[in-house]
Amino acid sequence: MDGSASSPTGQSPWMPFESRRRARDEKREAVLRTAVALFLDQGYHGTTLNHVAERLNITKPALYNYFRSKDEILYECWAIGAERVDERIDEIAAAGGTGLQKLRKLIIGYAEMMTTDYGKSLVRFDVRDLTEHNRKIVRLAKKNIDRAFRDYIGQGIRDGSIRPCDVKLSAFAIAGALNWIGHWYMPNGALEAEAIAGEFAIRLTEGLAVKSTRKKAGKPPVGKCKSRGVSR
Amino acid sequence: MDGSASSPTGQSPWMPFESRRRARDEKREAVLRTAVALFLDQGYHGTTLNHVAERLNITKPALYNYFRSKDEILYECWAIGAERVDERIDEIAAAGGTGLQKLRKLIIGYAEMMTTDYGKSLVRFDVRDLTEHNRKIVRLAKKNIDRAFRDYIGQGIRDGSIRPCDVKLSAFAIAGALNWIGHWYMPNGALEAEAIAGEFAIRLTEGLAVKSTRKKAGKPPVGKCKSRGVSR
DNA sequence: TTCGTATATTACCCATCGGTAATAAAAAGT
DNA sequence: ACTTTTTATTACCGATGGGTAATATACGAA
Repeated sequence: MDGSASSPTGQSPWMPFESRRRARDEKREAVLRTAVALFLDQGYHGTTLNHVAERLNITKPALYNYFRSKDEILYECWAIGAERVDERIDEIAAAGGTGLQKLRKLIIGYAEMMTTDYGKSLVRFDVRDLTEHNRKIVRLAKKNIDRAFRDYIGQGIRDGSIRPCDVKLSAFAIAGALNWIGHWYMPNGALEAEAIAGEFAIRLTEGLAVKSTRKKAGKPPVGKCKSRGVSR
Repeated sequence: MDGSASSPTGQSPWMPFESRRRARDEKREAVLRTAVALFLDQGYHGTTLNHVAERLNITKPALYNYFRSKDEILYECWAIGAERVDERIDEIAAAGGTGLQKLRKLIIGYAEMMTTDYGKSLVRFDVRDLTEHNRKIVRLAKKNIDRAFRDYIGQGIRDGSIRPCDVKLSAFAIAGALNWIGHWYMPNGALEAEAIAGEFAIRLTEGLAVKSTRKKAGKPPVGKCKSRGVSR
């Protein structure tokens, strides 16, 4: 709230040796932001708690004021991503529409998530690094996400907006293509997050949709979205 | 060759306390088979060399007769998978055909690889666990695989078998869907490897192909391949 | 000031695990 | 039989890194 440290992006609330009075939650979040970035960059096992602490201008034991263990930090990073995905699914479910419309919204929302750190953590962190308890929660949440894809595809088949196909495999294929974004996407790269999401929504569904959204006029169909200056 | 130990799958050539006279290469391979299975099952960092040795009825230092380090074992597992993929790519390139035909062959071959241990290692192992030297080799090989996808798509667009699209993103989408198989496929599960490969070849290209391979006759198009008894 | 609480630091513990040294026991060569 | 080479074993080292104990410092309240 105060402007003592006005650095651009996700900075440490602990200033080198002065006013370190921030709300507890802000600090917790700062730990998670730093941790998730390092985990993604160096890998979970390649990141020590000293690294995390150092980047925050504190020492390792200070982290234990906010988290009980390293794997708890990992889990909470993961949980934030899951929570955000769930929110999007809820919004989509509430908005209504055909199965295909919902599926496209889910593809766009999920693809955009995959370009964020917390989104990436959903697919790049290894569940085996979690405690048995947290692992169960993670698996359950993943199952729910998978079910959303299957539900929308199944619904689309029933309402006629999606052509009959193997629901399970189609959901796997789409989710796989999207999850993989979390492995290759780099911010400030050639591709914009929204452009990717839009293109994927078209590309992944045109094989499923009964009729293309594009008018079957003159030239062959091409994705509609905004700036798409790739390939030639 | 001899039948002293005729166990079904990838067994240890080191028998508990008796005739341990096998060729060196066979033992090397046995180490890799065991290692890759354990790495996939428990994770690289969750697997100790003692685990690997124990399962082979030997002790840890014996492994160092065949490999210089743990990460060398990881790398060699990876290299076997890469080699097999490259072979398939070479076969496909040699066989000729339209871009779409080549792409479908690549999808099928790559999908089948993703259902094997060495194939999974291509996408589930973390390159950061390798030495700088090996990491470069891995990255280069991955680039080559990606290039094959892009080449076939680009070629298909040029020869008219694939509709114009963003080559880069389409390749990412297809490769992502396929790579993800390495994360969810379980042998002896409900899905057969060949069935998955065939379905993916259809599902991932029907959005790209100018005209469906299926005759647009009576009932809606459904994958052609062999036994495909999933969904209803 | 003084107490209580929250938060940070320094110093340390210790289990794990990759890797090595010294050596024993087979296999292979002569 | 004998030496040599290969391959295995037992015993150990040493770095790494998660986690803890004891303690110091800052903050809010009275």
